Formats: sequence, C-alpha cells, structure tokens
Amino acid sequence: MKINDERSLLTQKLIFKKSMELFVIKGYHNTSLRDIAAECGISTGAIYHHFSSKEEIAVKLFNDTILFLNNLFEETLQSKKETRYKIKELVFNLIRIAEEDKITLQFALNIKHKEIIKDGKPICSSGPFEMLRTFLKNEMQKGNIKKMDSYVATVCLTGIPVRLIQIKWDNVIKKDLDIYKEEIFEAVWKTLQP
Amino acid sequence: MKINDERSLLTQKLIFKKSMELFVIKGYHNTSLRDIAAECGISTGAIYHHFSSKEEIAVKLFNDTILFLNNLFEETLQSKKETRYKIKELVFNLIRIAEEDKITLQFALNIKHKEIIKDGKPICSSGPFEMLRTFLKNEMQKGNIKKMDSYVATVCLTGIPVRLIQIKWDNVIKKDLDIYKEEIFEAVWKTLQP
DNA sequence: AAAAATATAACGAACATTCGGTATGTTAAA
DNA sequence: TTTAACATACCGAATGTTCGTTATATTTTT
Repeated sequence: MKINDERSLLTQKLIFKKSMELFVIKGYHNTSLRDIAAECGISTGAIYHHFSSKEEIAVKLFNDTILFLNNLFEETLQSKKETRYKIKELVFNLIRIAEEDKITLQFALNIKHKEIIKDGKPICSSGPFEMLRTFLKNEMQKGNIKKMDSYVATVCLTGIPVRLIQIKWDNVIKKDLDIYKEEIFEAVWKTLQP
Repeated sequence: MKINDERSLLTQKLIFKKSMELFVIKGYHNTSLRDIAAECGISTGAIYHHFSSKEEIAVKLFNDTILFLNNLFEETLQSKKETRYKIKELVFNLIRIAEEDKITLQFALNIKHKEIIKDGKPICSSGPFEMLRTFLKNEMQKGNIKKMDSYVATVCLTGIPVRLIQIKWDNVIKKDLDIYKEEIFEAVWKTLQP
C-alpha cells in the first residue's frame, strides 16, 4: 500500500475518533470543525479534503456504530448455547463495553440522531434493538423464556443494564460496574425466565 | 395583582414553555434565541428583559423539572400503603407522565446537562433518583422487598419503564403505552419482590 | 512534473448579546 | 383628579464573535 493511502486512512481514522469523542463530550452542535481540527492537530482544510461536511462525519459515525453493535450482539448471542447464558453474556458484554469502549456506547445511547439527520432513527431503536426483539420472540416460541409482549421483553433485557451504565457515567455510582453484573443479570433473568 | 406583574409572569411562563419545547425538539445548542422569540411571538430584547442569558433559562428549567419530579415521586410513594402498590403507582405515573407531560419528561431524561452547565448532574441522577434509592433501601430493611444492592434495585425500578418510554418516543412502539403498563409493572415487581 | 495532502485566508450566515428608543402601566405630587 | 415623574415591558437594529464552508497557497509523495 502506498504511503499516502496509509496516511490518508490514518488521518481519517483520527478524525473519526476525535470527532466521536467531542460529539459525545460537548454535543454535536457545540462541537466546531475548528475543535475537531485542533484536537486532531490538523487544519480545517485537511478535514474537508477527507470529508465533504461535518454532517458526513456524523452520519458515517452512526453507520459504523450500528454495525459495531449489530456485530457485538450477533456474536454474543451465538457464543453460548443455553438461552440463560446467551442473555448473561449479553448483559456482561454491555457492561464490559460500557467501560472498555465507553465513547462508542455513549455515542450510541446519548447522541440524539434526529438533531443531526432528519428522519434518522436512534441507533438503539434501529438494527440492534430489532435484532434483540427477534431473538426474544424466537426464544418465547421455543418456550425458553416466558411468553410476554416482545417489546416488554426487550425493554427488560436492555433497560436494566443500560440504566446502570448511565448512572455510572453520571458518576452516581463510583465503583467498578463489574461488581454489579451478576446481580444485574439475575434481575434481568427474573423478568424473562419461563 | 398589578397588570404589569401579571403580564410579566405570563411572558416568563411563555418563554419557559416554548424554550423547553425547542430545547427538547431541536436541542439546546441548536435552539437560538431568535427561535424562542419567534415561537413566543416576542422580540429577543423582551427575552433579555426577563432573563439574563440563554443559559439562565435552561438552568431555571432544570431546577423546575427537578422539583416537579421530586414532588411527583414523593406524592406517589405516599399515595398507597402497601409497597407493591406504591411501586405500581410509581410505574403507572411514569408511564402516564410520558404521554401527558411528554415535553417535561423528555427534558428530564434526554437533555444532557453538562452540555449546558459545567459540573451539573443530570436530573434523573440527582434528587429524584436518590429519593427512590432511599425509599428502596428502607423497604429492604423492613423486608418488603428483596435484599439487594440499592443501586441495582433503583435501576430495576426505573430502567424498565424508562426504556419503554424511550422506545415509544422513538416511534419504535406505535401503540398507546397504557396497554403495556401492567406487564411492565409485573416485570419490575419480579425483580424486587422478597 | 503531476497529484495528493495539508495549511492558510477569507466568506457570508447565524449566533448570543447589547442598546437606544418607545409605549404602556404605576406612583405621587399638585 | 389631573398631571408630571418614573418604572416596566418591549422592540428591532447593531455589535462582535463564531460557525461551516470555500478558495487558494504550500508542502509532500509519487
């Protein structure tokens, strides 16, 4: 690969990374291209060489994030055999990502997409969310979890860990999330078990 | 009351109402004082006559919203005798408010406060949240709910209904939330019952 | 030398805020 | 009770700043 191609890719990745950080910390509208350029240590012109607009950066970040969560959920649900352990793995992975890949998950959960893209659905209500609902519906039919409204089930599965994660991010919880994960899973499982 | 005092109060309330709507719909940084002025049918100067800055409006909205939720939770928890029904009432009221006073709850749950006020804690992690945690701790000691970490308990109580409300707002759910409230409460109660 | 990557300078629009001025309500002296 | 003095509510143009974006210049790679 040519040196310039590599450099170009590196710069693009840097712009993505720093943009996501700033969008999460300061909000999309409160982040200027000058902020991004400064954070990357490059000029605004360099940004416009790689992207055609601020919005394009945000849109690509959305798509990347949806893909990331889709892959995460898909792999997680395939990694175990029993339903109980599939769900346990999902809860654990969510909590893990909340600490290990905080910015990405904050971007997915906190950024209001319709503020940027008109008619754009929030990440957690699009692909990844629907995938979980489909999974839960199938498990219901197999009798592996309690029969209930599929939306309610999805809300039970995601609502409890996500809320824990959010109060951790808000600094209400000081301790490491790891110590809560077993208790959180048991709570989730109580709402779903047949 | 003097005519001017009344007029002043009406204008201030109008500015509050329209600002909150716009902050929720368009976001704080994407809402200009011109937007607010236009929505109120007044001039930007009139706004500065009543408030000293855009930030002051937002800060006052925060404080009002915290008070509103505090009162709601306090009254709700006193309105029933049995723990089970206190919690049921709380879940039902949350769901009711999500439809009847959507803008206020969206402001409480969606607006990222640190974007506006540095060092400001999110509403749902401050007063109202702590009140629920204290309530749950007391109920645990009395043996009315299962002994568990108080943060986990609070997360179970709030996380499930709040997530339902959010996917309704995101238009993932089309139906009226009322039809889910019994099932949602039962899910919450399963995680808490002794 | 050509092309790609980056830097710099500048544009017009939109922003929060300020301010001189007006119209209306309120108070108090005549 | 009339009227003069003041206070409050509001207007809309103007201020200086920052924004996203573009045009152009410079550097680096091919």
